[in-house]
Amino acid sequence: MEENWLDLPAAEVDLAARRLLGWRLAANGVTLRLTEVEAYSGLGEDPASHAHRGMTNRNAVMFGPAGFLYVYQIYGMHFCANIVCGEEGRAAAVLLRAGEVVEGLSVARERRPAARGDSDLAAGPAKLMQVLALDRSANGTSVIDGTGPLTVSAPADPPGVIEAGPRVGVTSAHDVAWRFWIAGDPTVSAYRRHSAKTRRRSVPDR
DNA sequence: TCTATGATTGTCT
DNA sequence: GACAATCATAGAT
Repeated sequence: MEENWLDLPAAEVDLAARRLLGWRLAANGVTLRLTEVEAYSGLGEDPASHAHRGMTNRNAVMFGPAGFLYVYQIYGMHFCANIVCGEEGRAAAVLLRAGEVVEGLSVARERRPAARGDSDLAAGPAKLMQVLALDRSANGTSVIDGTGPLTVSAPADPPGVIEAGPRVGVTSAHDVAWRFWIAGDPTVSAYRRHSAKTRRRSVPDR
């Protein structure tokens, strides 16, 4: 058995992310096999992290002990979840990006009617949350002692080959390949390059 | 099949 | 007041 991701320091959050691949996430009647993650730190080398500028009311959980959930709302309508890693006082977290439904398939389908197929049920951070029926209320809860809505457990089999690449949706810090996924898994979301979202008509010149 | 765009609100400057 | 670790859809190719 490998060393537990729970015991890794914040500086090795990328390693923790790798080890979380393949783990099972159980919540509200649906169980997922984690197939894609991203690591975020906050030590100053990671401008893409919410914690890069220090602790705020939103990201306070990231500075806490490992094994807790950091949930945030994005774009006004979606939720994304991270598992906090590293020692207390250091910000580090692993974003749960995608998973394969291994239990509660019929329930998952009902929760995601827009999914194109079973492999699309949780092929994205917000989709994953929707399938597990989790939201803001899960923020700050534990994923290891069963007191929260989401509980993680070690996989019976090793996840297989793990690939790495740049993180999705962030323009800065694309030097570090801190997105990890299980090679060849159909539930992994495709990498989105340069989405021209920088186009903002913020010119109120009228 | 691929790409561009709108939706919508909490959080931080 | 502007932006954000996204998703679904319409329209182009």
